[in-house]
Amino acid sequence: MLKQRNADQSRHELLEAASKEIHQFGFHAASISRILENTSLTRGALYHHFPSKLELGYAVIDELFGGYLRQLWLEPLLKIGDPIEIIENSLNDTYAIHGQELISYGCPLNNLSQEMSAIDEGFRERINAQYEKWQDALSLALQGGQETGTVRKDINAAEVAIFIVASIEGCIGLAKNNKSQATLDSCTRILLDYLYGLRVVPQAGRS
Amino acid sequence: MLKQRNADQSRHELLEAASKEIHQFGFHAASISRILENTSLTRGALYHHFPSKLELGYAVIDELFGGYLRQLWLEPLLKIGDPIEIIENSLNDTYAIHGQELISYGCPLNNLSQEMSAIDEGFRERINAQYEKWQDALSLALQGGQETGTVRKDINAAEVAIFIVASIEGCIGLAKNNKSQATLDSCTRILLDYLYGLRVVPQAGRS
DNA sequence: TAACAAACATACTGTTCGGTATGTTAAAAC
DNA sequence: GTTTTAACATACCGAACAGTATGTTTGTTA
Repeated sequence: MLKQRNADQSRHELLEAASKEIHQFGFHAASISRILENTSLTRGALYHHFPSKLELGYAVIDELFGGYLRQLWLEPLLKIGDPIEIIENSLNDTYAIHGQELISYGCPLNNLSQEMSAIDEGFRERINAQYEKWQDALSLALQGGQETGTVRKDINAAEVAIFIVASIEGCIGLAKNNKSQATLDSCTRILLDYLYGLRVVPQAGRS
Repeated sequence: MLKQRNADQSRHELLEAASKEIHQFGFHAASISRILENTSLTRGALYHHFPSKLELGYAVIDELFGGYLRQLWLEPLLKIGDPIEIIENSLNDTYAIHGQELISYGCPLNNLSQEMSAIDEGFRERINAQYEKWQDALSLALQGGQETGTVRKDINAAEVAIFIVASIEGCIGLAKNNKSQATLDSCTRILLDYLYGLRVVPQAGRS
């Protein structure tokens, strides 16, 4: 009676604990024993649900990190509206929800990317898949803005999308390394200035 | 006769091997044994020159990574001239000299930052010191450009400097994760567009 | 309700790793 | 030229770690 079993819930509990551990310590420094300490489960359960630490890490990327991305960026970017405004809102939402974690531990995706993508092809492919979803969503939204007339038509949406992702990750990375909200704010302010510059300039003297 | 001793050279040989190992595998995955295999020296030598793996990593940042930064960015930025042009040249030089390594293994500073700065204060401080040198040099150069009239005066040089560093690191990070020269080129192209936008706009109709 | 399989728990193993203890050799100091 | 010390070399150690073998319990199915 004390212990009822639920495989899905157990799996999710393991994933959540692994996600936090990996986000805080990175993949190599993440300890299976410590993950289990933050869980009501044991070693047997973990290796019942995941064949290895590597596969556990893969699942964290696909299911959890991918979920954050979808909720905070992909879905908003699918809505109709000014893409620049949507991006600004997603940035604000991201910082509002995860700001403190981002400054303390960085972006989970970027952390793993820099640590793992050069030494494990599985990590690289999965992280890259998330980045490409992000870039594609941004690119499509910007193209939409170009068609509806809110975004300048002389920019390459796909390349700008890459740059936006790069800048966001760069800003968060610097802020983490400086443990500084001010760094994040400054960097984001300039990024927003850049984004505003992507808008169509109002035609002076016409109307 | 076969083996003559030179402490400085031995130390440098260890640092170089450690630098490559850490750049490729990250700090945690870097193996002392493997470092020594790429050296004519042995375990005793390494622990004679460095008290621990941690201190070895610190020295790599301070002496080697810091040296790359000084040579490629700090010194050029001290010269007189259009700062935007200097930045563009430094970017080109960086890619020309280290392009393939950057795409394969990423930026050594950013790699370590994302992997280590959240879990080791010593790493964070040393990496941050390098970033601040970089940002300060950019900021000062931009301010110089503002005074000599090549850079817009309505921008905050310090904040733009942060953004530039963030964008560069972001571009390299994405390129590494995508194993793609094209990604690096696209991202850099947009960054350059942004930099060109920092120049004073020529006064139309006057002269 | 018996049989079976999924969902765990527990105890253990093999390996890798950073670090150390100790021995040895070359170079400098006197 | 003897002494001393810096500069290594070699062999080894304890700990931490991912992973496994095996046992046990719960739920399901026939």
